[in-house]
Amino acid sequence: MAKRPVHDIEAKWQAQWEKDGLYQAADPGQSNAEKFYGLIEFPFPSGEGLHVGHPRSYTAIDAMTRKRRMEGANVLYPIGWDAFGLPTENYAIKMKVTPQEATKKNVGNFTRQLKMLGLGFDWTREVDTTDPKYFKWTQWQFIRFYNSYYNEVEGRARPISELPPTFNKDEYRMAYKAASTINWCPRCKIGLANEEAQGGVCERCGNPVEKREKAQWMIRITKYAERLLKDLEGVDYLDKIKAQQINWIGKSEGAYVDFAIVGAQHAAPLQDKITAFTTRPDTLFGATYLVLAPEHPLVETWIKEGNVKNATAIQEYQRASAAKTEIERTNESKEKTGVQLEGVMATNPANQEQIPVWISDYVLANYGTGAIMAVPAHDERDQAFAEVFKLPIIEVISEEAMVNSDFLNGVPVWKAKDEMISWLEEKEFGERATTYKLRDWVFSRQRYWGEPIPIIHCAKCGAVAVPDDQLPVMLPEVEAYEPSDSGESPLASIREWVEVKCPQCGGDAERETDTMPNWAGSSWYFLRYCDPNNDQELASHEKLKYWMPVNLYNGGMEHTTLHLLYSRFWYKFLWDLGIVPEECGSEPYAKRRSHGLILAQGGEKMSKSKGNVVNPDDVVKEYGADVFRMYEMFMGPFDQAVPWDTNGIEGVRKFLDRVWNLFDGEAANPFSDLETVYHQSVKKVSDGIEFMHFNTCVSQLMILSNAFTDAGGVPSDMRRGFIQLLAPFAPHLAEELWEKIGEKGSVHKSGWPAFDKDKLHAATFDLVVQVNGKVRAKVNVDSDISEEDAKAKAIEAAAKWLEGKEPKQVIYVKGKLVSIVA
RNA sequence: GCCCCGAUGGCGGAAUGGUAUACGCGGGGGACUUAAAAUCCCUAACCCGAAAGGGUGUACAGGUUCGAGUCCUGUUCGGGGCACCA
Repeated sequence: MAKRPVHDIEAKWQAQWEKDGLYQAADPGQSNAEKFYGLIEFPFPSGEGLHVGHPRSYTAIDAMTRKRRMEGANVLYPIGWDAFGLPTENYAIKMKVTPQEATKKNVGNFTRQLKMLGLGFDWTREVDTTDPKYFKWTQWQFIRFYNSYYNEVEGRARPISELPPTFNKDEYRMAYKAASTINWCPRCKIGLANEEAQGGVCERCGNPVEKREKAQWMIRITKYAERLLKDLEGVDYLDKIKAQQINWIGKSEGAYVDFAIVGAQHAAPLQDKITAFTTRPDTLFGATYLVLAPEHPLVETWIKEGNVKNATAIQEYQRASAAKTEIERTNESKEKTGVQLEGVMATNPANQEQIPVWISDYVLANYGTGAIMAVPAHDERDQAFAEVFKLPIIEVISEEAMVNSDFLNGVPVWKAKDEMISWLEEKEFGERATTYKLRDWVFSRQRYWGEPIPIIHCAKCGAVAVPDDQLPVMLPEVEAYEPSDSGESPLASIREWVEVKCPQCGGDAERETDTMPNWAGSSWYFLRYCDPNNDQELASHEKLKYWMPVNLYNGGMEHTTLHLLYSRFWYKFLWDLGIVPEECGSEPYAKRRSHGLILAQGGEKMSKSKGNVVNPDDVVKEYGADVFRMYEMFMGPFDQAVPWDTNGIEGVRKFLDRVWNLFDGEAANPFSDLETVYHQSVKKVSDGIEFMHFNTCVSQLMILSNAFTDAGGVPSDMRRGFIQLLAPFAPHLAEELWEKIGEKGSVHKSGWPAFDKDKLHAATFDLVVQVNGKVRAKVNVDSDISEEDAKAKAIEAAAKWLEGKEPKQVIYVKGKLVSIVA
């Protein structure tokens, strides 16, 4: 038998497919077929090249879209490059080339690698976030954020021009610049969003982050918190992905409670009050002190007014906590520290008790109101704090408990949460409140390799958006783009780029020098795929209406929190403004799945430092793309992490070799059992692709192939179907075999095989006989046996275990078993 | 601490509440070969038994059911996410 000419076949068909434009999606109007939009997270084209993890997702969605295409759907399966970002900048610095050159080189390499895998991408729709034709629209959209506000009444974003003139526009813009404490990575020399500094360390390099005050561009994603939460109900995401989104948004329901304040210099209560947020207003009777975040603005006020007696100690504590990094604050979390604001007392509205006020860094300034009522009897943290500083602990007791107790004189009663909120509102001591952990999105980066934020600062006019007809704002070509210690963007030092005329008044002005985060370009790329070459709009309504929403989106778990949240938000914003048409719906992705990691042999993570990285180039060189693809599908359940196994890929190679050989020999004569396996296989592979059980699809193809081998060949009426079943997984081999059996056209547009329901079961089967739950016998019977006959045969076969007794109960499961209770 | 997911042979894993371990890897045995590789065939959960057969078995303890890997309750271990969020 001839050896399978793997590489010749693959090269031949890849060229043919490209020539025929086989995988090009038809625009609306050109096709009457149903559309299917399959999406994979577009890769960041790193200098390392493709990782074996990338194709796991690409191959899976390729299999699914291939099946759809074979079924006649108009499939959109696009590819592009999320090419801005820090690693390219670092790579470029190392290689002494520009980021533009580095990107071009890396994209070239990725393109070669992806093409060698024979993935059915529509390459005519390729997008690149660093292409001015693309980022022009990213900038354009930023200007929409800048020129919009959130209309609370309508519950959606509207153009800022609709804001009543009595409002100060700058306070309502969806994109705004504000001084904020940012996470600063001293190694990367970059400001990070909270999301990128989780656990107090830089996401990129693992260095502890410091806090810095800096004016940053922010986007008001918090306005969408409720919608981002609620709309999860209408989409099909993996449960754990929904859970991550819900967690991150972090909704808490409770109340704001106001505490009146008395200070050292004032006998009468101060004007100021402290508002605390609590999810447990029912424990208000047990609040024995208040705690403010060290940064709470009232602390400053009271120091100035002389209302606190120990200003020096307070200021020292404030300085100490400001100097701590996030990680230090977290690590020391067990030991509570703080300082009392001596001279200041608050009134507990529930019982008019005077309670002390403290500052402590266990209270966060940027959540809730930056102040809490401490109930040490019912909160672990408050308890720890109270124990350190010997503060009173009062337990709040429920009415139910009161009934059975005899020492309750004077002990406060626990009201139900809702009852308590109503009481607070009635007495005007507070109000119902909802808070979210989600913060506004820090959108500024002090880096070169990102989209310049299209704003011009004019001394006279303030911040002015770059007019649409002057977009894109290009990155200047420079020699040095290394970040500086000053925290300024490298763009700031390029004076000829920075200095411009104000688009409004024509006076001297300066460009904004911050660039956008990576998340920007990836927040809307799926829209651009619908209409990638449009130079009038980011995408036409007609095309968006046709293609959106994405039917299936797949990517790694590492992007199911941030990227998913940002892009859902971004999409909703565009939808609010009508840039994305109403008909597309409020969510961009109808269905989201994620694949598991591919680990190194032995179960460790692949990493360069461990030297256990498998390079797709080597695998394809040795085995070819079909084996590589099929092995990745066979390794294990799609959503689980699985280790690479060199022996495992050999098994798949042998399998495809056997398939190849099957078509070298004679056609076999069909017989009943073979037909059964065939029809079962059609069903199992069809269902398996739908439910993303790709590993069992491959198993079933092996079972079918083994059956054909045993039969001595593939019966002629099963040849087409068998090749069609193979096509989504081994597209090159399938195409070659398709040609070999004399079929015209591509197998990938040839239809999808159907199974015959009547042929899913063999003529006879082994009827299982259980006695008292144990399998005692098997009787081969006709498939169409009647219930009565089956029971009779079963009882006969079970005679030995029944010992002449009459069965108490006989249960019949059609096609499976008879269960006898003796 | 909170949330999510998982635990099945030597290994990756399969199994709409109905024959546990399909398929693949690795192992053992054999064929072909001077030999090896490649390829092909056979074998294989564990215990008792020569065999027929019987018993045990899906992390652990219970429960529901004629019947549980699957459903319920509790526990242990592992993975992931969040975490001083009041």
